[in-house]
Amino acid sequence: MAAATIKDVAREARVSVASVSRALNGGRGVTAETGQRIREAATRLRYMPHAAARMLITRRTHTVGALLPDLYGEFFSELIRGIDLAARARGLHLLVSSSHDNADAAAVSLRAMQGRVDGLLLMSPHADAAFLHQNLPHDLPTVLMNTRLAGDDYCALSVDNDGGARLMVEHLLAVGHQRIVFIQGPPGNRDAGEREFGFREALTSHAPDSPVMMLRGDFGEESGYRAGQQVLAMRPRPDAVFAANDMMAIGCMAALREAGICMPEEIAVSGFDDVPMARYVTPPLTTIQVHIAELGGQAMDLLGEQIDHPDQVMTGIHRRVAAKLVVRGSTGAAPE
Amino acid sequence: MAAATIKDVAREARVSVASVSRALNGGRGVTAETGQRIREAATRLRYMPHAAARMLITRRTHTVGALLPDLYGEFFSELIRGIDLAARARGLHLLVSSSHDNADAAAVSLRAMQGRVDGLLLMSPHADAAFLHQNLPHDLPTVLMNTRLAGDDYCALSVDNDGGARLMVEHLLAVGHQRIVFIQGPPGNRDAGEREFGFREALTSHAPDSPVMMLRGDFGEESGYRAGQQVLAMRPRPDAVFAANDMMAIGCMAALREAGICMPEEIAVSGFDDVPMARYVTPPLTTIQVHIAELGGQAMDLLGEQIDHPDQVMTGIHRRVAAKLVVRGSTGAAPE
DNA sequence: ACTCGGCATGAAAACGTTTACGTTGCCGCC
DNA sequence: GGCGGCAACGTAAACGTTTTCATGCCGAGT
Repeated sequence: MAAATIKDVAREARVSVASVSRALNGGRGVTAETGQRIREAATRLRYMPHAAARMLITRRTHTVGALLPDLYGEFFSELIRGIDLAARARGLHLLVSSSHDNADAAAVSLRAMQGRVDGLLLMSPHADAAFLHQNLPHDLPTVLMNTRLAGDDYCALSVDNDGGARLMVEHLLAVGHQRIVFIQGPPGNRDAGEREFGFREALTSHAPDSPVMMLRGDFGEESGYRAGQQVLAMRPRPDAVFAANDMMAIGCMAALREAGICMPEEIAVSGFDDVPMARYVTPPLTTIQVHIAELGGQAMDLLGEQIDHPDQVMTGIHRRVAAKLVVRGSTGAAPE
Repeated sequence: MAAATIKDVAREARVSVASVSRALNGGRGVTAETGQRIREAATRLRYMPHAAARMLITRRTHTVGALLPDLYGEFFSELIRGIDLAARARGLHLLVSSSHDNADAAAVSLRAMQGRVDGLLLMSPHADAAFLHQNLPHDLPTVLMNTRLAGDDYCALSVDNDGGARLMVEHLLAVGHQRIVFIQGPPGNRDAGEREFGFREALTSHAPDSPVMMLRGDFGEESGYRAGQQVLAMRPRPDAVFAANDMMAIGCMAALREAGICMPEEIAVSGFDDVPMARYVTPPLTTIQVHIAELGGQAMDLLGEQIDHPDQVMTGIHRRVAAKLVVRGSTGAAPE
């Protein structure tokens, strides 16, 4: 037997479908007695309203979509968790979609969202203005995350990479390091670029005499290891390393340790991200903590506001979530 | 202006809505020329079919729901990734729902799935038979994950915790350890219980003379640390520790190291899960790897089969995903 | 030439809800 | 007693699709 519909309930309770709808939703416009009878009939038949039918007539899906480039790793795990928490608080379901290797796949996913979600959380490398204009169901509330598209047409939200990098440079300078070398992330990566930018800026503004030293990396632990070997070869030797992310910092520490270098006495090492592992390496890694879940949560909140107040113009809002300095042993400041 | 509907496209292309539907879906039953005209009109109007309307008439949502107890941590991250990958391969969207602290919240989430998904992936502590019977939209394909409900009414899939634990015991015995102490997980936890069961079973069957030693834990690092301190006090001292998960093993190692114990020479330590951190602690942790993503992927595949062949009876199928022994330095076998 | 079959197309029903509107009955007030 | 108003309830339209059925057309087979 197929699932019970509202008609079955109506027949069972000997009322019209309209009354069933009223009794089960608002509860108004129906006698307490009939309401009772209807609810009993509903539970007896195990009636569950058909979401699609409701979406169609109501124009509300109570669902938000999240288009992400990937789901792998701690970053996205935290991001989704933050989104889910905030969505749940607003009574919204979460439709996730990921791994859009190419722009076409992303377009298909985007278009499939039409009529399926009330709003969209979007983080995609393919999301340029033309792409969005072509594929985004227009008049669909949307919040962009960590996008390079800083245009005024959409809401956006991203991590304060610049600020975080500045914090780290200031910390390293404050504890007495002068010759700081930066290990870059993959070229073209937005986060990596912003972190490098913050590093350069802070260095030139706070210590204009310090040399600006760069090493290549790709966010992988291996590349950090190779960078560490290069650090060893540099003369005069740097007294601090600032890696664009934690994994590279950890790789770098491995290379330095193998060479018998004492950290933080001879060289301080620092990273960015505060991955869980950061506190477990020896010495514990000084790093920049970005509250990823908060990024997701704030994006969701922003989206929720847009959904609840569709007429209110909110495009052009661009928020940044703060990054926090976490001092541990690897920079010598807190030898705990 | 509102989003374009199929009617708008029909008017623009001067055909009926039926022809538009045919042209855009099957492509059959329509002239190449008219088809072309319709597609042009569709792109011109940026037409995207309304998913809800399509779900309603088609009775297919091309979406699966995943009800999980939580989203926090690496386990669920991997699980979702595996599910997503398999779902994507089948052209299915993924609706996630989590954090059902109580049975009522879980029931609400379950019922909300009606008409929203084609199938359900369910992992919930509240999922007993009565609960499911009351709240699960019946005739909805469902796969249970890591459930204690081994009934024949549903498909189920879970991690081979017993087997994994047996593998570890066999390994520890093989490298010469006799006095193995087990650090338990939280009471009532299914995974923890199965691992303990496997440990006991393997020990009594392979080394009936060895004492069965247990310490309390709760999967947290702290509890592992405390267990480590208790290990130090035991006389005669155990020569191996098998923690029910990696985080406790790591905590235990910290306690042992503080006491100046050499691992693995004096005491071997092993865990379960193979968290990313396991290879970074010193010495690297011997552990059991469970391919979580595969758990999700296989569950999704099973669900996909059920969805594609609704008449084919598949209830009662119960699969286990294999656990693999990963030998590292902490048990002395591979001092790499 | 007439029929038959196939093919392109359109009209309309159907999916399960919500909701605007109409109808009924009741109560109170003049 | 008539009338207005209000509350409960039913009828039917609407949402945007897909799909079944009917229609008309054209070509081929007899």
